[in-house]
Amino acid sequence: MRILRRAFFARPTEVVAKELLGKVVVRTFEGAPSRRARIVEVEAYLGPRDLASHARRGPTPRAAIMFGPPGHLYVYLIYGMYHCMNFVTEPDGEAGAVLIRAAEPLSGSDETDPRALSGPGKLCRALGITRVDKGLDLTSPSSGLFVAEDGSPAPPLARSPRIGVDYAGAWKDRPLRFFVPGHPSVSGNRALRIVTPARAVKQVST
DNA sequence: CAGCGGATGTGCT
DNA sequence: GCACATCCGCTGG
Repeated sequence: MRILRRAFFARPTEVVAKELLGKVVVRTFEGAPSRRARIVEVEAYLGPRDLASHARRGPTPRAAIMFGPPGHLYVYLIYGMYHCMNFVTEPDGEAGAVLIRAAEPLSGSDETDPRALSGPGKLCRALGITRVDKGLDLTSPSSGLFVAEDGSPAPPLARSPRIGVDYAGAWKDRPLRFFVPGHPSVSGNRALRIVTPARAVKQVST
């Protein structure tokens, strides 16, 4: 496994988002086994012009980290009970971040349910990510969270509008969500997953 | 199984 | 005071 360096994140947010699909998130703990998960769904959030992005109001106390150096973790609380984790992108001084929405469990616990990490809130809960982790350096393995590539081929990629940003005017329709089509760990219901024209495979029902 | 609404607290108006 | 980059349990068909 090769840890992603800062140069990986210091690029256009949309490019980073696409290339994060298939990469492995590694969460380490003191005195407990680490947890690994393969990213299968992300969303790109751009700078101040993106009306769906927390950067739209400029570097407020909450979102200032999006304007800082790339390769750091942006975490926020949503609906009072869930956390969302983002990787900061773009060069220092430019805002951008990639929301990690879903991942496939690889190891670290008895967790084998492919839907255990199928959503941004569930993912943070399973990996133990909260606001105290906001700002940690993803390129430093000792900080508790990093991203790696393991040599597996790039997975198939589909795109769609982002989830839950209907307030964002014309930006709500921009196809800035990227996911592995048909993967069982992708979030949302069946209808959401059939965004691609690819023929829907009949679901196995009991 | 699809659809709806409650939980819960922070940030911005 | 309300909106919010969510999730899950309850309802009805």
